[in-house]
Amino acid sequence: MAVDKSKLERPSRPVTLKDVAEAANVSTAAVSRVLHGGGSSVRVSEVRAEQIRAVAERMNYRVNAVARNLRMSKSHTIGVLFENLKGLSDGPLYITYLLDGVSSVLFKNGYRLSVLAEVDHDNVIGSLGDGQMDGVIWCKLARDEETINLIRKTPIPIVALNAAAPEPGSDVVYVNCDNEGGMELAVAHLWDLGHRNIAFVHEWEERNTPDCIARLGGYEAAIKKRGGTPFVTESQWFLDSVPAYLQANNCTAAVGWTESVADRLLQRLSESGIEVPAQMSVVGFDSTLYCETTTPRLTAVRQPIREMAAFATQALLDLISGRDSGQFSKIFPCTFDVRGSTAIYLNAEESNEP
Amino acid sequence: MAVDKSKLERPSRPVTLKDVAEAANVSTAAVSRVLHGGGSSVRVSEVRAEQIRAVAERMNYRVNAVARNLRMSKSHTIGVLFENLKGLSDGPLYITYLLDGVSSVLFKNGYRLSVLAEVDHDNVIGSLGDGQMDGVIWCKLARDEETINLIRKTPIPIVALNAAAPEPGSDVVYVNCDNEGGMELAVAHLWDLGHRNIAFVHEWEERNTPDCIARLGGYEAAIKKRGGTPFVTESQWFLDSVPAYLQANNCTAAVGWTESVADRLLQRLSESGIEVPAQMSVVGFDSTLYCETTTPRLTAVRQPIREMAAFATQALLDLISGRDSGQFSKIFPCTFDVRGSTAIYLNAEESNEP
DNA sequence: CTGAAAGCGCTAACAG
DNA sequence: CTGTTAGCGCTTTCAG
Repeated sequence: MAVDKSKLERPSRPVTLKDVAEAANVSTAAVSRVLHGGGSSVRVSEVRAEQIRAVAERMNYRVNAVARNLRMSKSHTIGVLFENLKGLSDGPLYITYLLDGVSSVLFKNGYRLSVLAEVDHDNVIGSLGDGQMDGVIWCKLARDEETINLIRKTPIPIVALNAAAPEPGSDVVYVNCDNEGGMELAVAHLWDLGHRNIAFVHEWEERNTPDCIARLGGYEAAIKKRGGTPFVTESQWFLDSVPAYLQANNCTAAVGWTESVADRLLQRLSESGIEVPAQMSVVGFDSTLYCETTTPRLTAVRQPIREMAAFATQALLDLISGRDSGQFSKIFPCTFDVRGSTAIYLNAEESNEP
Repeated sequence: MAVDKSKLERPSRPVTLKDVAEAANVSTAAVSRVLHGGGSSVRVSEVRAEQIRAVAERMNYRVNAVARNLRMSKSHTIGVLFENLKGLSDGPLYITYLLDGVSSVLFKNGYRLSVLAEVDHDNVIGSLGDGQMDGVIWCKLARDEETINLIRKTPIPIVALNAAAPEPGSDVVYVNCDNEGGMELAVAHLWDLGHRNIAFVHEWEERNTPDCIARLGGYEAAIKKRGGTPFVTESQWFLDSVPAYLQANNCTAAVGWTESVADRLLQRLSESGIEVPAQMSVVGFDSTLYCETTTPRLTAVRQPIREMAAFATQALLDLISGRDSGQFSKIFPCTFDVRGSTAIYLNAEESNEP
């Protein structure tokens, strides 16, 4: 007699708790209690428990997590949300470092990680309340009116990473690096090398990014504190126009708001025949492995992305489990990595004033 | 009269389909049909439909995806499984490229991505059948007895990426690069530069990795085809012993089974005072951005990870939706990127025989 | 065109 | 100690 092989290998209907209960001649409550513990008031004797375990094992029973999640209103999953990603590997390594930090605390706590990338605002609205996540780490969260309202309606806790400081009174936890302090390090480094006309370079499209705004502010403060003049590029087509802009303003150094902007600046400068660091010093921000790949290697402000992500994740888990002590926000200090893209300003005059 | 503010901002109980139905004085069936479409036989007039939509909008209704998933036995989520990750950013950029490829096809199909990293075999067993994923991309899947049995019992389709070729007759879809062809490229490159004693370097712990086995095989075939002698390091502590091993065997070139192994070899050679590429040529495998960060920059075989991942994802979605035409497996050809770690063997004698 | 009702698989009161 | 039962929120068959 031929055995139905397909049935043996991939049972069409997964075996349920009820199947096990019937096979073991007990109630589903007993099986649930024995196999999954839980706070049920049901007690089961050790003999029966062992029988149940044996039957479940023999039947190859696996709990259906979706049913359990529905019943318990808990998914043991957190989301990591990027609204604008545009290709994980095309840009710098921010994402990689971040996921590493998140994973490091998530998995050892039995949680799962759902990656939400390239989602637009409407998608976000649907996603956050759909019960599939217990909390979200929202990267680069902007603070526009629309987002604020969205957050207010969100039923799950949110931790903002690399975002604008939350509204006073908001209960969003907020983890970031000290962008202002980082820019102070960058300007201090260049100033000490003799540079006086130092530009800030950013992309027009990203001018409203929280981090970009904060870094620009930090840059301006650092320059003004030293009695210098801020130079800020605003052209939408900075890629081509910036070298000319820098020369027109006698700038001898530039700070990019990210390492990838700084790298592209390096390339434009090279095309324009401007040598780095001999004629122009360039500084970036983030200081991942990516800075080792540029020519020359990029001097950059380092933000401890991995540690920030790990901290944010732990804070989120604390929030989820109700340990809401009210203040989890944290600002991480930046450090500074000197590589090959900055040098002393040799032709430095003692004064740049006219 | 004071308004209960907390209730307005974060309704303790999310509004359900039933709430909407009651508010609109219709059945839940009608609401479900209007709001989510679906194959229900229920028809609703356009007037009523508009009313329902208005009420749902006013009440800020969001579907509970968990309940829907349970009902429909479908999660619109796929998993990406790494059994051994050990820190995303410590190693090469394989993961980043892979996630990029997966995301690129996943999100535009309305699917979600669940990342399962650092999970052990027991965890995997529980995860795959728990209803939270419709399919899995299993990276570096090994072909041991235990895994084969696990796969046989798995209720969801699996696509193996960078894995050993599946058992003949198995219905696991399999996507990989042409490891053998890649090693042929590496050996050909070195042979053409005059190298005759070329070693294969790998880590003892990873000797059973499918890709490692395949690459070793490809290396041996390429060497023997040219009448050369294979040299294979097997020491568990290759990091320190390999430079001596290479010298003892008069090797003038080495191929690492991954770019990170090749990089570490570069460092050991440097410590041993052996210059690359003047005295020793080194080739790696993968050829991501990482190869630009080594000193010198690493010549490497390139596997098109992003494309492979995108293909694997599309194949998985096809399998899930039942378009199981039987053969989705594919082998991607490798290419070769020459960088600074390989050079002509200047002292080449015409024969290395004693 | 519309509503009532039966579950998806699981957990936890509650009653014995 | 053990079983019965009422849902979690949703979809869909079935009867009107």
